[in-house]
Amino acid sequence: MRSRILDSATRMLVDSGYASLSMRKLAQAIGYSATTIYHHFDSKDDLFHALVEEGMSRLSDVLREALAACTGTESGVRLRSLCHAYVTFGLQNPEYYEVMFVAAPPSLERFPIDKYRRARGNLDLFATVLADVAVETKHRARPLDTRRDATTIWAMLHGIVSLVNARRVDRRVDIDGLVGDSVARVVDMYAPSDVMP
Amino acid sequence: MRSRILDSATRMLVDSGYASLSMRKLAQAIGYSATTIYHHFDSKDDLFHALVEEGMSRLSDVLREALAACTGTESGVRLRSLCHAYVTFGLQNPEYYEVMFVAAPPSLERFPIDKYRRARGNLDLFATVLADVAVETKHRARPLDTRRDATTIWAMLHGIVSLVNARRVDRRVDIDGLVGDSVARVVDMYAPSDVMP
DNA sequence: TGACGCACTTAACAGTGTTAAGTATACAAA
DNA sequence: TTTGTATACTTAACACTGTTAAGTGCGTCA
Repeated sequence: MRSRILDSATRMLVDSGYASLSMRKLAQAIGYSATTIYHHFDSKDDLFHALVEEGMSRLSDVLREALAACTGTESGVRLRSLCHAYVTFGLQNPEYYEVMFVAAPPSLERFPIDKYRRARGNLDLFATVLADVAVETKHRARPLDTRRDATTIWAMLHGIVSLVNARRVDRRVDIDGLVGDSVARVVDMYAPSDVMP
Repeated sequence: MRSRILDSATRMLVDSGYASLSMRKLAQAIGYSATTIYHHFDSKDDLFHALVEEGMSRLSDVLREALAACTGTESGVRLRSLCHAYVTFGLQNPEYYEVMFVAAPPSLERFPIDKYRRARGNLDLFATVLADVAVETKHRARPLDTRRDATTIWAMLHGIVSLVNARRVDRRVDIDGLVGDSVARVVDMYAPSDVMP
């Protein structure tokens, strides 16, 4: 039952965004009364967290796949692959992305950390690759504090994704060009390749 | 009257965020009925836009001040000053920042461009300094397309501000260090100084 | 048979954005 | 001075929202 609710919630989320996901509509979609949901989830926030977790899991799959596709290559290539996969996921799943990284339900002062092991795991993927970069490159701006540097990269990628998704980018700027250039520059920042566009 | 509504709305926004800014509470705060507001603003979205414009104006002041404080210095310093001012504004005015750059009222498909001249003006400040950087530096990664590059920088700064404000950053990462390092790296990306921490 | 617990329901509360319809006041034209 | 009209504001309501208190069956176990 819990999973039936979650399935339906996911579908409604992807279809029309979190803003228009109401408990009553969700209940109607699964053919039960609204109150029933409250026997399986404490609140809408609780459901929100479940959706975040689901999204983190999907992102994790995507990132691991991207890494698997280039095992054995030099660290700079792997970093680029990771960044590219992250941005692609964010742009292709705007509703999930919103729930995972931009929506901030008013009731949550701070995110429950123990629930976010998967989120930290995703960040660790970046940190791990960055550690390799730190070893393999001698550039003056190579990573030093991998956790912080991973967060910095994440922030930059997040900036691009969220601005594009929120349609805040000036019309005259080509989106694909912007995204490609941004990712290239972020990667180049820590793992400079000899040729840069 | 319109300005009295806006003043009160601003106060409520800063006090408790946009999420808990309701037309009824706003009306009560100024001592009128809720319907009155609808005679001065078409909808809550309309009021939202007015708040965005106010925020953009404040940001514009901050950015111009930051630039004025370092006229005559080399372009890299000016770029750093601009970035620092932007991030500081975002972190010190989280409610305004949310309305300006992260909140996305469901009704707005795309932002009304003509209303956002001030927003574009702020981006132009970055583009102008970047044009100077392009002239003054010979680094391989110097700015090329200043509008796109300005957007890239903006996206990266926005990523940091929005993640920090949304409290998404891992507790173990020092926020001040993260912010400082991120800004330094963004600046260094386009206008490398010889010494980098 | 009786008691208990589980899954689910209806009805309601307090709040939201928004609008239709009505009132009272001010000011211009007759 | 009286009338007409526009303006500023009101009340009452609609259709929603998340959430909860109380109640209804149902199956299982003593």
